[in-house]
Amino acid sequence: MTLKLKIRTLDNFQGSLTNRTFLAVREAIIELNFLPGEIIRKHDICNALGVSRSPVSEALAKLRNEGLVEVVPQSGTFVSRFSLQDIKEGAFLREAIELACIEILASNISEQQLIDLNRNLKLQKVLAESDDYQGFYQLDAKMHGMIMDFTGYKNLAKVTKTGWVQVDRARQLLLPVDGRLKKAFQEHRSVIKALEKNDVALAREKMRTHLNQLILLLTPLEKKHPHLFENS
Amino acid sequence: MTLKLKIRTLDNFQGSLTNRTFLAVREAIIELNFLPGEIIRKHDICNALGVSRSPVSEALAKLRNEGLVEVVPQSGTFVSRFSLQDIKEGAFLREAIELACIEILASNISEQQLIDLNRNLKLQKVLAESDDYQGFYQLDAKMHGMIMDFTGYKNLAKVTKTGWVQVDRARQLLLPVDGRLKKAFQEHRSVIKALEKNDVALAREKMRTHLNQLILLLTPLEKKHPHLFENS
DNA sequence: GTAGTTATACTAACATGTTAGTATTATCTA
DNA sequence: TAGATAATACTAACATGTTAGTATAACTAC
Repeated sequence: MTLKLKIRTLDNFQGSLTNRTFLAVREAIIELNFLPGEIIRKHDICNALGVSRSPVSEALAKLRNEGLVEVVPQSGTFVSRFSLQDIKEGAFLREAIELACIEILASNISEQQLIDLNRNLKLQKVLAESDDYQGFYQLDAKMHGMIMDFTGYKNLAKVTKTGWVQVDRARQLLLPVDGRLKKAFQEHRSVIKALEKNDVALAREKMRTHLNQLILLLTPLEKKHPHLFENS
Repeated sequence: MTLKLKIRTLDNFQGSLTNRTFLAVREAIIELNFLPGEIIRKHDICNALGVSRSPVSEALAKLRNEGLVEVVPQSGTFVSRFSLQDIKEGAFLREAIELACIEILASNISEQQLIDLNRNLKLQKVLAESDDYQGFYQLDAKMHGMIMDFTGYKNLAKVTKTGWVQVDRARQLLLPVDGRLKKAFQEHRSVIKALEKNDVALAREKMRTHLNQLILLLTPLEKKHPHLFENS
């Protein structure tokens, strides 16, 4: 079974069989081990993970909610193709929510929260300088999660993540570019600095340019990998 | 079976059994036919709707995603209690997204789109004057949906709805107050007028005050119905 | 060879049987 | 009577059997 190479076993994940199956398949999709357009055979997943169809079905239903798979009734379940529109939408959603969060935080943020953000930034700097993409993006996600959690709203991070997953998946296609992480780090720092100065307008602007940079990188992917995108 | 009075039969809904079950139970929860804190017995739902446990389980899983039910493993599924924090978060989310949409639309909105919005407003006026709460809120939801759809982003309305459902459910507890709909209508009109004038800042402000009005109405509910809220 | 048809193999959706964990109640003990 | 314990009745989670719809491939008619 070559499938077993594509997907990590359940013991790497937490929770119910359904949840672990969900996480395993999700990871495989985001890491492009299942390619966009590819069919997902429940039967194969069952064999690879050693579970029955119930948890697999429920996991795929959740993935459908996230837009990572498309299910055709009585026919099959397929990995969603990329859609530049969906990617932009994911970025737009995150921007909208995060700008609103920053607006709240600018007048409310605590000393400790600023310390936490700055500590994250320091770590980012280190990983950016050693070109550790994996680690850097984990810190990136953590930082954005912090900004949202600091507002006290518990579900914002989850909502944002649902849209952002399309961006995360597309980002896997990007080739390493010299100095990109350092630039991203500097953009992050600008946002936090503006936040420290309670300068909402500046924070907005910095955040916007940061996300625009990302979209700029992702846009050419559609021409480079047309078979992975919709309508092609 | 007294349950059958609480929930509408499947022939009122569209799609697969799972989807129809989902919609039927969802409606019953939002209309408070199932009260917050109440247990939902799968077996009873099966009997009331005439389906097996599979579609009911999947429907409840979806409702769990929306935060309308809480499932305790190996124990039971319960209707979520109200949480003022969640309600505020739903409003915050909608505000954040809609403000970002307005920002886009202020420079992009088409003549036809403005016509559609104004037509909706006219209908709102009529229903507000005849105190048709049900109809008014449908138009309200439609209007907000329009604003989001006009941006071309397809999933924003769905995302917003997921948080807003908590607001919708809490709104059922509000008693009719003389002139409330007319006031809401005027607030809506102010937003659209600002949009017509491409005045983003004004539209932001009007939108914010509109949602604040709603929160002001909803906040006292926690003291009035403590058993329906969390931690009480 | 091609258009139309039928047969087959596949799938998701649905039904139902089984297992394991939780809460409640009844029973027992001090 | 109060507290601990065991038995019972529930539940979600999971496994597996069945049904109905879809796509593909084989076959037929022209």
